[in-house]
Amino acid sequence: MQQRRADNIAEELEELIFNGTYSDGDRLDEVRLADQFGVSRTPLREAFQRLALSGLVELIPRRGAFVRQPGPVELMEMFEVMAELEAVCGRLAAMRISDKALDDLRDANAKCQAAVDAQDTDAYYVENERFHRIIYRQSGNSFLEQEAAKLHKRLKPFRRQQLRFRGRMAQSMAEHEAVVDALTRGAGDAASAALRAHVAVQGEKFHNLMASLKSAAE
Amino acid sequence: MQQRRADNIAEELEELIFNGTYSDGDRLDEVRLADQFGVSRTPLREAFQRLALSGLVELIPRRGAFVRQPGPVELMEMFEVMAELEAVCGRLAAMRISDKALDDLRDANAKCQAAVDAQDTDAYYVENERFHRIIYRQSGNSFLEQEAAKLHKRLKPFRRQQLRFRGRMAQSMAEHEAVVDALTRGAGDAASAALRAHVAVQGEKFHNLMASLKSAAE
DNA sequence: AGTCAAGTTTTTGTATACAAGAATATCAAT
DNA sequence: ATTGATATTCTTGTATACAAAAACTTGACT
Repeated sequence: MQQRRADNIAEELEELIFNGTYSDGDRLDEVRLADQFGVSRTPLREAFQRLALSGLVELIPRRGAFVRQPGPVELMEMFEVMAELEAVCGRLAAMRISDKALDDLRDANAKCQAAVDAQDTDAYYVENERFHRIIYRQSGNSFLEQEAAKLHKRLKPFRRQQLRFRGRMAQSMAEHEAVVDALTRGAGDAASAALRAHVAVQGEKFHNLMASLKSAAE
Repeated sequence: MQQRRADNIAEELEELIFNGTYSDGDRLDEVRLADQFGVSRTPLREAFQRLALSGLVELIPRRGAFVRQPGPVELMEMFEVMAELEAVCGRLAAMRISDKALDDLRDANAKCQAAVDAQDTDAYYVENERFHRIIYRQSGNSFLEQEAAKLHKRLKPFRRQQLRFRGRMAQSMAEHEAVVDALTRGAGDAASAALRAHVAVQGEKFHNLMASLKSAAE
């Protein structure tokens, strides 16, 4: 414990921003937060620097640190990139995936199915995350794996919203099956297409996303 | 001037790491660097935090900041991701590119050709960069554009090395033409494939990259 | 010589102090 | 009342001070 407070503070702040405690444009008051965390301004400022590079916070010289939540356009862009990254992971994984990993994917999927049956979105979310991380890993490119995981994490709060819409879990489930099929056959293009379609925000999903954005703003 | 030293320090340090002043594993001495930059440790430590997230520096608690240069494996991985990102940019740009941007691409290419004729690697490098940035931009996805530019920048020193190999400039040139052709026709898949092949490190290029890595270590 | 332990020196991490810029309040003049 | 100038307060950015951990030194002991 307490081995590196500045690090933890960055994570805690990230969490606070993710879970909606701060909204777009809010200024992060150094002294108030320092008080709140029970530390001085120094470690807080170090944390700000980290958050700035990942885009969660904008540092305006001599003005302060401001929360930067993605708007609808930026969010669509991020989902588009996520879809493409997953597509690449899938294509590479189709060539490189291990039998063990295929089993793990099937296992994750089985647990997803159980969550669908139980209407348990939280459980679904956990297994869904495992499913995707396995694919990132099996791309055989750890840099790609990290980048994909980073963006995945950033989109987490918005993806979670999505799952709450009726029927989304079951549909998502079916898409997972298609991905596993393609990967089992070693069909790179099919796996790629299935993952892109799975992640991309289009049609119905677009309206759902916009709707959840509005409700979050209230 | 002097509006925000911590920021500038991060950039200067980045430059020092890129241009090979520091090699993998070197410790960045806070007091020595503070002296060197004529500032105190505080802004330096803030800069370290930034560099840490972009992967240039590893912060080990209670030990210090260590330079993290990518090894051969990580480098290959990064080039693989770069190739895929460019491929995505190309596919999207084929649908979204403006006539003006197409003209700009042809202009950049003409200047590249002039640089090839003059055997001017520096000039080639500048125009090559412009060429690629136009494509990032024309993906119509500014988040993607930023991510691509970020990785592009990170790989800069290694790409630059590559251009010095005999015939590489001319070959690169020819590949650019193929990209412009595909984009002009609005052929997404062709543009995507051409860009992937252009950026990917394979065959000859692999050996060249490894060779330049060795010479850099000497 | 080699190893280990205690003491010393460095170095990191955090708090505090201080200087300078930005925001805000005060107040006179139109 | 509104505007503009000046003074005051807040806030940021940086330096310095200090505590605690790590690295290094020294010297006793096997």
